[in-house]
This record gives sequence, structure tokens and C-alpha cells, in this order.
Amino acid sequence: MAKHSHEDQVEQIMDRLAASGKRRTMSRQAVIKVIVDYHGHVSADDIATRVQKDFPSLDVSTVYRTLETLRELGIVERVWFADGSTVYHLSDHKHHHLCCERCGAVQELPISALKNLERFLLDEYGFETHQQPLGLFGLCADCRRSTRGDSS
Amino acid sequence: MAKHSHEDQVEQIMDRLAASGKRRTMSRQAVIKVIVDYHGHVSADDIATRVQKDFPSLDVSTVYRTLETLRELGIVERVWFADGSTVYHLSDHKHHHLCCERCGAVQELPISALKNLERFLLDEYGFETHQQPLGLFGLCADCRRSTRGDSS
DNA sequence: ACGTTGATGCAACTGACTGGCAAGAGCCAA
DNA sequence: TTGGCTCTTGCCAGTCAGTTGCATCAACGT
Ligand SMILES: [Mn+2]
Ligand SMILES: [Mn+2]
Ligand SMILES: [Zn+2]
Ligand SMILES: [Zn+2]
Repeated sequence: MAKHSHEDQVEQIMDRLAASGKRRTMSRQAVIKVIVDYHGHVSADDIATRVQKDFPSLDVSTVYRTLETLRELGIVERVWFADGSTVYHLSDHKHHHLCCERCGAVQELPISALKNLERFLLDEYGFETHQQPLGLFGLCADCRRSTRGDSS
Repeated sequence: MAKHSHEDQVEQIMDRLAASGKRRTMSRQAVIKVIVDYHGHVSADDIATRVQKDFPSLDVSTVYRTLETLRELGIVERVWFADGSTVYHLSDHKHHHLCCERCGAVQELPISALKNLERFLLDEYGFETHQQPLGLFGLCADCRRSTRGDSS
């Protein structure tokens, strides 16, 4: 069904590392696997915790160094949410995030959803927005429904 | 000309502090003055540096504690930009920011500029965005003009 | 003036992240 | 397969923004 399984995707990213002269290591594979499995929405510490279940001696500094390497190659990018938290993301699956402040759910929002805003900013302010994935906070549909008429 | 001078505005905020049972101190006055003078776009460390020109012994922890107090009273709020940096802002002058990545200029954008996006998110996703001042990055009009045709 | 109590300076501490360094692991050539 | 060059890693110390405990200090109501 899926074009690529997660395993294939991890393998493909390892190939890109190798093609750039980087070495295929277990540490890198493990970090990449976590990012692919959760397809984003994970912090560096989440990744470290997750990876250390399989490789207890893998240090958090290795996670950061791997993330930096992947960022240099344009494979992942760092996203800052409007509440100051930060997550890592596969670049080829770029999108914005709608983060529910009540239940914590994170919904993905296609980049195209902000096209109108971008055009408006360019027309009215001459400001050319860069493709910057945003994390917007608010109430998701479910929580909004269950909060209807709730005054507390 | 102006409805309120900066001095008046500082005085008014000090009044609100006093009205909430907080004490009128030089530290608080100095911190508030910096925020009012720069009307936002200052980091906690900017404030500390600025304030210490007049009160060299004023500690950065006092700045943070003052900011927290002002936040509790709804007088200032913290804004996280999409690059992870954070600034403090008067709540009564809420707006978004267009931050130029080339020249560093920060342009203010009325909250109303995102009304259409908010309606779209509510209609299409059932997501109710909270009033969250954003810091969007890109190229300002000036820099875009001076970069035109520049391939490097 | 005075005493209560909140505010401050100082310093130690946290959490996210970075950097140096020596030991270890890929990779490639022989 | 082996050897060795070089990249990568673990460990650990350091940085940076921000927080916290505590003794001292200073508002402010009386
Ligand atoms: Mn995502
Ligand atoms: Mn502003
Ligand atoms: Zn929700
Ligand atoms: Zn500019």
C-alpha cells in the first residue's frame, strides 16, 4: 500500500548520508528511525530517550550531532512552536502544526494553507515570507465541541 | 500630541501594580520604562543590560521576576519568534512581527491581518486559534528591493 | 518611627545544548 | 583479511537562558 515502508525510508536516508561521505552507524540509524516512525513532533530529548531503549549508552550529544548532520544535508529541520518548544521534522514532509492547548493533539496543516496570507503580506507590506513551518496554538475541533457552553 | 507620554504610561502601570498589592519599587519602574520605551522587541537580557546602566546592582533575576509579575497581571506577554528567540511586549499593543532575516528589521503587523487565516482554520479544520502573537521570518521590502537580481 | 511582609541581590541550580578530547568504529586500499 | 587513516562516539566539562532558596533589605500601613 504505502510507497515506502519506514524501514525503506530509513535505509534511503542512510544512503544519502553515505553518498555525502558520512559513515553508516547504528547511532545514526537509530536516530533516523525514531524521526521517521514519529514523522516529526519529537524533541531531541524524546529521540534520546527513545533511542536509549535499544542503545543505552548512546549519548544525547550524539543525538544532537546526528540532528545537526541531518540538518546540514537538508534531511531534517528544526521547528520552533509558538510556546518555545522545539521539534525535529523530515524536510520532505514540511507542514505547519495546529497544537491543541487542551489535549495536546498536534494536527498537520499543509504549507499551502498559508498561501493567501503570504500573498497578502507581499502585496500589502512588500514582505516576502520564508518557508517557515509554524506551530499555532488553540483548541482542536474535539476539544472545542466538548467545551461548548462550558463557562469554567 | 500623544495621548500618553512614556512617563505617564510607566506611571499608569506602576499604579496597576500598586492596585494589585504589589509595591512600587525602583527596579520595577526601571524595567517597565525599558519595555515602554522600546515598545516591545526586547529580550530579558536586553532589559537587564539597559536597566543596569542606571542601577548597576540590579540583578537579572529581578528582571525575570518583574516580567513574571507583569505577565501575571496581564500587562506584558512573552512572544516566541520562529527562530527560537523570545521578546517581551506590552499586552495592550498586541501585534504580530515580520522579522527580516537579512537586515534584522522587525515590522509590526496588526492582529487583524490573520483574521482570514483564522476563519479558514475554523471553517476547514474546526481549529480555534488562540490570540498568539507570531514572529514570521523573511525578507523586508527594502532588502527585497536591494536583492533583486542578486544571484549570490 | 516601626514592624510586617513582600522584594531584592547573590549564588547555586536547572535544562537544553555545545565543545574538547581520547577511545572506538567505518571504510578503503593493499 | 588486515591495517590504518579518519570519522564518529562517549564522556564530561562548559555555556546560555532562565529559575530558585535564602538572608537581607525596603515598602507601606499603622
Ligand atoms: Mn509534523
Ligand atoms: Mn512588537
Ligand atoms: Zn484538543
Ligand atoms: Zn531587511
